[in-house]
Amino acid sequence: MSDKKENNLENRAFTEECHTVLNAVSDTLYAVGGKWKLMIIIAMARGSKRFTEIQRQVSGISARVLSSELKELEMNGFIIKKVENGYPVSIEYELLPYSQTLEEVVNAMTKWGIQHRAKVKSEHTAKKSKK
Amino acid sequence: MSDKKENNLENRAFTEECHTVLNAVSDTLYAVGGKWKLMIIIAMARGSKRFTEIQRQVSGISARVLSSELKELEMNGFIIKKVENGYPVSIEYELLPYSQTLEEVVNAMTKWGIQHRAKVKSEHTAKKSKK
DNA sequence: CTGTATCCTGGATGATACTG
DNA sequence: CAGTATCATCCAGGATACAG
Repeated sequence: MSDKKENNLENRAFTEECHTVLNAVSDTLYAVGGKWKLMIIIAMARGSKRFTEIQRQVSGISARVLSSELKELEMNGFIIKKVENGYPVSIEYELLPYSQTLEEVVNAMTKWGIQHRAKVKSEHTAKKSKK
Repeated sequence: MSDKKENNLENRAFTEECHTVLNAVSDTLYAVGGKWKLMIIIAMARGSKRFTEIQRQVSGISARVLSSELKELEMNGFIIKKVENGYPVSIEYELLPYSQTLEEVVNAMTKWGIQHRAKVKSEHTAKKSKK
């Protein structure tokens, strides 16, 4: 009986912890998931500041999508748009400190992506040599 | 002149490193991005094995989507489907060791998601108290 | 250069019903 | 319980043209 009680408590704690994790990951996916947001931040962390520059780094993104992603990133406090009046007007985007909080996430994903690609490639090679 | 040369070399190295990171993150997003895959893996890591059990943990997922996601996860070597003949037939899904490689990614995302939610909430509160 | 406006399509997802 | 079938819907994102 006390065993059962303990199990219930354990299960409940487990389920709660599970929901915490699930919600947190869900939030992260919502904030920086999708094809582009992280990519843009990475490109900017590497020095890209101008619209066209970012578009060139993040291959495949269209102007329309880049524009709307930049707006969202600005709204969420990741970046800021700076307009310098001059001839011609110069527009630059800059990372705000908050985007640095993503460093761990980006590092983990980079690491995983590299090993995953290696794994897929080795499987592919193994397949070919079997044929 | 040699300054310029060095800069070019540096820039090239920088651009290459940038592409490496971009590609790696892109691969990761492709493999486990999307709304569901990570969530399913998390639920399973917390003990869910049966179809319905997983569906209950991962709130909001439909049977059709869960079914197709499980198939993809199996194809990509994250999980395995085990069928035990009996009365009635029992079907369980199990995580394979490969899904453990995602631990760091999940941890980083969990941590970030939690602090992000806290940040958003505090901003929201600040807004309200200003009104 | 830095975008915006429009139009359009495929694919992802929801709802619901059904099967073994 | 563990899915599949079918239909309807929605929206991210591509293509292209245009604007300040």
